[in-house]
Amino acid sequence: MYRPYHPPADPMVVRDLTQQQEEMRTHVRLVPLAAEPTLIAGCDSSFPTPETILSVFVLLRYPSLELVEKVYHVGPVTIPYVPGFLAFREAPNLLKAYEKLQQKPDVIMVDGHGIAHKRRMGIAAHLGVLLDMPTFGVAKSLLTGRYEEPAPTAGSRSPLLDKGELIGEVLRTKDKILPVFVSPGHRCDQATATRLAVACTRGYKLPEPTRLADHWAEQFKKEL
DNA sequence: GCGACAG
DNA sequence: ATCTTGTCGC
Repeated sequence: MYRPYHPPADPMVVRDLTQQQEEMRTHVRLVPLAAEPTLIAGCDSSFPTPETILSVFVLLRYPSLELVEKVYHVGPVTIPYVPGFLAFREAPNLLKAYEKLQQKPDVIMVDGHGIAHKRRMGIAAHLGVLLDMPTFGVAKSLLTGRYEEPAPTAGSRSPLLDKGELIGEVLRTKDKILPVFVSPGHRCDQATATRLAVACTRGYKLPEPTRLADHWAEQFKKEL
């Protein structure tokens, strides 16, 4: 069986980006939301071509989850994907899309990990610090940490631990379907992240904000 | 030294 | 992420 192979990343670049993450890490605040959200956003990026990135932001009413806005921005890909540094590749373009929203959300659900990262700076935390907005991440696969398989029924969850530290929760959003990984990003705590992820689930593996952002990314890609 | 590795 | 056909289960 083939295993994904990641091309060697430039040591100089990695050292610089790592320092940037360490600095940003000092700004992260894991606290509950000031108030129950009224608007929640979801975002996602796709790559129409290897050198083009298309980022989407969807805005949904909470807790009804009705779509109220959808925007996107297309830009150039600047750096290759390197595990642990995803934010440096996608955040710049995501910010451009975010600026196009007419209304701003109370909290943002990001596709990827929050603090469930080696240096606790996954893309959700990274975006949260840049925007100084409450964020949390919902990822489809593991990056860092260990966990016990949650029960096969929807709603089951189990802690995601790294060095004995709680960095996220593995949540089964749908019966017998692979779970998602939920972790706080910035200005959000684990309880809130998991609670919102559950409240945004509508019978699909992915919570609505992320699922719709994914869906619209596909639609917008065709409009090009 | 040998794996693991979000999107 | 992206490519890409069929196939299993409800």
